[in-house]
Amino acid sequence: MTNRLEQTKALAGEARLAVLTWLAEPDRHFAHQETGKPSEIGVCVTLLTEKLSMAQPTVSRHLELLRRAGFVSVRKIGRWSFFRRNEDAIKDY
Amino acid sequence: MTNRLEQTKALAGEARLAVLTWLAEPDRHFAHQETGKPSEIGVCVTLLTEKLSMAQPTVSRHLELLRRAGFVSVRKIGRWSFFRRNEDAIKDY
DNA sequence: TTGTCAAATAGCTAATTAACGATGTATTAG
DNA sequence: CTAATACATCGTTAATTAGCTATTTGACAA
Repeated sequence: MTNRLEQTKALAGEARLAVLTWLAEPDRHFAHQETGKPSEIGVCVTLLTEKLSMAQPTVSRHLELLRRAGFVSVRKIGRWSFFRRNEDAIKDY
Repeated sequence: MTNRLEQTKALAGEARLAVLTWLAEPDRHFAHQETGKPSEIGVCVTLLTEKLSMAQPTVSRHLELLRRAGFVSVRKIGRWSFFRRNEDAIKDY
């Protein structure tokens, strides 16, 4: 599968689209993150799971697809994984 | 389903992507159409079916998805249906 | 009318994708 | 060391999508 097609498929889902939308204004949507400011370190999986009202493994899978498509990147701090948009990849797409 | 999501899903398939790509240069890819010049009247389902190497109903279904997404338009002449890109919708997307 | 061709629709099966719960791994807290 | 937390992976099931054949519809042509 071509990379562009993989990216398009990643965008062809309501949940993943919502995640990307929320991550565009992370402080607005995840103001209550305790470990750090969302716009600085990203948003952890637990908060995304709550907001999506889905099981945690399901969310983890969606995030993996977005990551493989290049639209988000992960930074691991301690036991948390913080996700943020990769603006370059999104813009390029 | 939001319209943007429907459009994205329409683009998330190899066959439909190929159709849109071919229809960007219809004369180049369908030079042998007898009824009329592809760039002027569009490309008929039969030629798209051949090029995709798929069954005709399958192609018809793909074209319907592209049409519902707004990416192509149809003009019916006699018993033929000629498909062409809707550049406005594609550009807007 | 009858036949034929182009395309669309219907109905079915196979493949892909999305969801879940259970479990595994790594890290921190006590 | 043990327990708890955060997340990922695995295995299964449900839902969606993609493909096919058979059939129907619509438009000419004889």
